[in-house]
Amino acid sequence: MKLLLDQLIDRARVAGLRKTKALEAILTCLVECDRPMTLNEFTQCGHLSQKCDKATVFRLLQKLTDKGMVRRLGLHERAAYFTLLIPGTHHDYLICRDCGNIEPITSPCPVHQLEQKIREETGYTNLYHELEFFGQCPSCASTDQPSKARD
Amino acid sequence: MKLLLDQLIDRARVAGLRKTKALEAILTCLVECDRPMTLNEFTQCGHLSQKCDKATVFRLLQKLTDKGMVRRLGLHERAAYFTLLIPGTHHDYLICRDCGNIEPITSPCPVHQLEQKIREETGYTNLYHELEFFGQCPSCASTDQPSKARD
DNA sequence: GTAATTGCAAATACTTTGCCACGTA
DNA sequence: TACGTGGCAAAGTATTTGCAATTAC
Repeated sequence: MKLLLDQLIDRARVAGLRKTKALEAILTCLVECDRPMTLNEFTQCGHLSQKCDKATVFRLLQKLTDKGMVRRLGLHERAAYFTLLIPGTHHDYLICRDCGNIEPITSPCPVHQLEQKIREETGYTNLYHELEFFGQCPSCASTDQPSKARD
Repeated sequence: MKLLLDQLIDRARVAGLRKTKALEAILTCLVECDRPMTLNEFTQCGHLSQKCDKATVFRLLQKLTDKGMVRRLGLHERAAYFTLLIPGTHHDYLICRDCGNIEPITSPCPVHQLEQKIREETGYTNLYHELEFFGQCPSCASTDQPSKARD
């Protein structure tokens, strides 16, 4: 993973960012955690806590998002989620609506064909998609009142 | 559409809500606008403005979401979006990241099979998904600096 | 009559910005 | 040295709640 971190720092530098402690810390955090996290979660991550102000983390995430190295996700929480964007990689997510657990889906994403079709039919460019499944995880279902079952 | 509105009021009443002016107004708004809207947009809609407080609209949307009549969407804006949820109907969306335009996708959604697979493999229950495509609409692309092209 | 609903105002949560000190190139 | 970056604090925006008055049933 050391290699990946170095690559990311290079990409950031090429994109015009300076190599600072905060940048290294946040990229390390992104690589090690490898799941969408909120701004708050980032600032509490060991690599960042007590080292970087929340505003700094926010501005870095913003810059990295602008440069296409990070993607900002809306996952139904009030807070926005950010995750590392690695070329050639794509993740969809499965989210428990009770405990908020987020897990990446490993199955191949069936949407790319539709994405291509939309590109052709609508003329939209620079397309990407975001796909999330929401439900109740087995653990939350088991602690649930039997009567609460819905749908 | 009158019929649909009446059905919705019925569903709400069966779900335990009282038939109030605010409820009728918000359901009318949901039916007529027929696209995901933010809380702010709702309160500015003619059916609701100067008739319902924002808190009322918020609480009603919350109740309707609980009852499964409305779905709350995270569409990358800071504000949450709400849209009517009609059984047997499902919409994915195409969103311009520049002007924010939201259009429902008419093509059949290719995700249901994967949804079933996830249900079986993970044990998650009450699954549903949210699929959004983000890109730049032709109109925004044409007013863009040629140099701004990315990706 | 009773309990849900509403409006208003205030509290909370998350995000974003201003400003000056600091560190990188 | 020059300019991007960082920390701190304050402002901005969206959401959520408390409470008394009102309304539906």
